[in-house]
Amino acid sequence: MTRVLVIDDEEALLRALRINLVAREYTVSTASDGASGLSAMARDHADVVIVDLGLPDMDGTEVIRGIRGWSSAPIIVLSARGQESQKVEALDAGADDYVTKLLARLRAATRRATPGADEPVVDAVDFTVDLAAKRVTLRSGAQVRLTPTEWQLLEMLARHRGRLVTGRQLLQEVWGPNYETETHYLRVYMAQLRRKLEPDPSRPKHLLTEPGMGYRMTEG
Amino acid sequence: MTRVLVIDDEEALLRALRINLVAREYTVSTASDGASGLSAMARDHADVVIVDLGLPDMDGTEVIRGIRGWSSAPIIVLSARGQESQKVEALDAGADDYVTKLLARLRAATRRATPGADEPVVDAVDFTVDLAAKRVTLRSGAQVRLTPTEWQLLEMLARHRGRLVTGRQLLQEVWGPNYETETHYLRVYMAQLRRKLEPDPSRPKHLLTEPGMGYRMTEG
DNA sequence: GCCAGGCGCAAGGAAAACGTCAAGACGGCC
DNA sequence: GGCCGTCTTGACGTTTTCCTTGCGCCTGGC
Repeated sequence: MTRVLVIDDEEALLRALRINLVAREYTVSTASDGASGLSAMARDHADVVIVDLGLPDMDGTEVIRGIRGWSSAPIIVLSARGQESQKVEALDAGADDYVTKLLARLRAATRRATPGADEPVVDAVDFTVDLAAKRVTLRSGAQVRLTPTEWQLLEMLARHRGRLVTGRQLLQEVWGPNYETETHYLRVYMAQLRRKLEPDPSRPKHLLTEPGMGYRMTEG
Repeated sequence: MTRVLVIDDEEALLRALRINLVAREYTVSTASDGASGLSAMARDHADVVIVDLGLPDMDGTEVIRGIRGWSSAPIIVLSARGQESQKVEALDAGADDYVTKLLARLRAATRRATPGADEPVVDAVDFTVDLAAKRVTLRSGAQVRLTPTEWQLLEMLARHRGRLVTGRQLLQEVWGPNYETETHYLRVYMAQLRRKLEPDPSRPKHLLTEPGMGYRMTEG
């Protein structure tokens, strides 16, 4: 399920967009100014953000910079106001050209965000990570239950399999931009992941630590 | 292939940048003022934009606003002129610190869009350095574990492969600006790198010392 | 032949990073 | 309100890395 965050101060447009997007099976959250938009993003980690330029409290470009500073989620920018407000009633109708185009942009944006479309399953010797289904299966066939945080951490490592991922990257992506220094979290959750996934948790084969550098997931 | 749009009115810098970027396998298009820069972006949809503030026809920040209004492509801003123009001749030489830093900024900007696309792999006879994965593999296939300091040192040398790097450069980049004189550190860590990477550490083939000058990494 | 300066090499203690366990805080749900 | 799972926080022992020191080698100049 793709989560969309809409940042716009126009109440009518917000409501109309929500209706349309939910109907298309997106999960929608909204914010009506830049500041709450940023904190909503930090909290929820939406997959796509739709931003209106011209917010009441801050420049839209600042919002974009604030998000781009730590997240790689695609951002769709609504063009100048005026034009938009003319379209609100059409939006309520629910099926006009404007919605169609926005939905197309949404699809394009989310497609680009998941370049691993050809390989949504990461296969390790002792377990398998299905990124699309958000599911982990042990070699024995047993399913593993992961908490949301555990999953996000594993997903990040699996997406970069083989490559080293720094602690900062992980903390920013999983916990948000204000947690860069909470390296403790990493140690706690890495230990939990290892307990659930590694044959011998104290001697990890797949979830490796590179002291001072970060973590790396290996398949073999 | 990453497409870069460079907007700058200084002809020499434009030409020098083009040469350097094309050599790194970027696709480059250029514009010499703000207006044509905006239309070039609208036409080509470059993946990254490099903008010089202080263009002849309009303020650089306006150009940025004009692009950010509809595109979420990363924008790299060149700092104040003067400084830059001093660097043009160095740019033509093609191998100084300035290019290295700009390339680093380019990589950082594009990494979000296309992760791991342009980080090269440096291949030597006896080992391989994967800059993206931060990994070193021996010809035998064995992985080599490097400490953070060791890695930074090797990365610096690998990025400048074939060229001589002075001790001052290495010390500044790895240890910081206040360690220029601690040439001792270099000897200690170079020895460790050689122990881990060279077939015969006491007779180095790849990590060479140029007495009184600095160090150089060779691939053959 | 002798000295001085730059370099390679090995080893040890201080400091930082890491792993682990467990208890407290928080929020959703019945 | 009480229960449950999850997330945060704290304390402590272990591992790893970093900096430092000392010594010996080689080279070039006197």
